[in-house]
Amino acid sequence: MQNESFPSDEGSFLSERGMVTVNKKIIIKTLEEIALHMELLGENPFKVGAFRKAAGVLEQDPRSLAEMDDILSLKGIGKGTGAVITDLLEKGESELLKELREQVPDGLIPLLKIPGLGGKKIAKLHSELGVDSADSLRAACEAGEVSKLAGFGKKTEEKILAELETFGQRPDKLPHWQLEPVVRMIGNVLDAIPEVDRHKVTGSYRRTAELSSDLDFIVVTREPQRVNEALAAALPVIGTDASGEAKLSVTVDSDEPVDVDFRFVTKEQFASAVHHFTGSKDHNVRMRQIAKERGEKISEYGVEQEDGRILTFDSEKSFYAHFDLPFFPPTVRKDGTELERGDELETLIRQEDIRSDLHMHTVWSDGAESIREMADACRGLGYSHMVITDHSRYLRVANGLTPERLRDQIREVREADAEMDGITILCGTEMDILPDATLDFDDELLSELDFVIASIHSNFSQPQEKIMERLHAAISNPHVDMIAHPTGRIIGRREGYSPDVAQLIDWAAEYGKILELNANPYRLDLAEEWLALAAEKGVPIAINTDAHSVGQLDYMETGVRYAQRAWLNRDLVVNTWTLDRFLSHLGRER
DNA sequence: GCCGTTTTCGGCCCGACTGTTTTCAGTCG
Repeated sequence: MQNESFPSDEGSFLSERGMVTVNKKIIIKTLEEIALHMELLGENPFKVGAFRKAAGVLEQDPRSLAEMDDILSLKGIGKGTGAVITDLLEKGESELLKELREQVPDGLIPLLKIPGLGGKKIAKLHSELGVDSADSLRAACEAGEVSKLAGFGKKTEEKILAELETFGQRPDKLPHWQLEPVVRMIGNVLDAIPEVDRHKVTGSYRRTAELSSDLDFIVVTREPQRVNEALAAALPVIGTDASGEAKLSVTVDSDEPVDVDFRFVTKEQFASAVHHFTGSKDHNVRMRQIAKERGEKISEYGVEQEDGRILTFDSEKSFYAHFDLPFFPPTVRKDGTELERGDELETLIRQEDIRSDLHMHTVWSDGAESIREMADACRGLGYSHMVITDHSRYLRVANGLTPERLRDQIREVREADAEMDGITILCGTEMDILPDATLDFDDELLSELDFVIASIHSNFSQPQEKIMERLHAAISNPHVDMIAHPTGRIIGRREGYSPDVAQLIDWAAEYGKILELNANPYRLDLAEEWLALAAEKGVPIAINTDAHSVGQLDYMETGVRYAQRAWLNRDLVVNTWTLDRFLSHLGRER
């Protein structure tokens, strides 16, 4: 997960160089950097892993640095890693990292990103050839020195040179929304290969991670070689990393190059393989530990018994059941601690709990369909109610509604609602919060609506203070019910404005307002960690599609899956409420 | 480096593929 920021998290410490602010992020980054340096020195991988693990423990802990009085007694933090933390807190820097930096040139660290190069090989390049950067590595390759090293050869040298060509140009990870069309395209290709009996996308994509570094497909076939060849022929392949009986790893041409792994398995192995490659890695490690305690061994092919027999399963559900565990949806498989939260699965938000969508647009502003068409589609999804929320006049590029047009629209919504059976259509607005911290409509007009959303669409670069002034003006207005997409981010594209989200969540709790999880895969805003914080404070969350067309109403599924990642309880999600409960929460009667 | 109601030493998840090797280390997920 992208770890954007922690709730207020500062501690200031004096060092010889003056005031240094050490926060949790700095500690985590330092531990990770130490691990990288050690990796390059060829350190014991378990030692390297211990530093990474310590960083992970801190990252997982929801508390701020100031709240953690027991930081040195956390499981996973011991003498060595604890000393680094103490060092940072007392001196503002880590003595160990300083020493490591003297031994390892900074230019070596990015080389770890070159496929095929790990700590040991880079260490060798450094010690034998004096390589200390991408440039000197290129020079060494071109001079033919690399292929002369033991353990290296001609092919390795060529591969490194080829990788250096595009070095640093490719993004590490791609957003879920950008991978979605690639997943669909590959699914179609697999459907068309006769030797493929079944397939499924797994990996972090299946877990609805915001960003994924690659795509993983599990393919059931009795003829892996044929499928391997058919895939290589049908896909726009721009590079092949591995190709065998069990797997195919290729880079596929799309907007951005996408790395795709295919694993070929039998139908008996399918459930185990799907579970294994869905991960997360830590979830799998935890599962394997559980298996080991019982004398069993989990692999991607099944569960090996003490007598060597391999058990296979017809579904992930029966796989979990074998270990006396309930089915954990992919979205909650994270650091392994989820396995202790099985009793919360019962109330975890699910798609079938959703009975409304509270944020959508029509042709009245910048949507593609009419009020009745949207209503018809929502009814088709089985919803009991919905809200039409077109833009307000400030947003001219979106054909925002003037007060007069909004009053016309209210009449039309009421008419459509009276005409249509099986769904209740409510009147709302997505009103702009203007740059000067005023609202786009007056209170009198707002009081005529059933549901009022307020959101920011302009002047993102204002200082946080001003952004918070705007948000406060909206959230404290008694007519405003919900703040939409609270940070304005577009994943992988723009950060959005920078509100103090923790403060916003406190205000929502104080004024009894709803915060939105915008289900649009570009946004997924609120982000996971904030959803968890909001839930902790009892702030109701709405999962809304913000649909601008009928098709986009399907974003709800992505939104729900993302909400699962934050373990949202269905009762906190206002879309699961009945119309009566919803209206009574808003203090409105109809 | 971290951990521990069988353990303070000896584990630490497991397997595929590649390239460089004559049986395996390194990398990757």
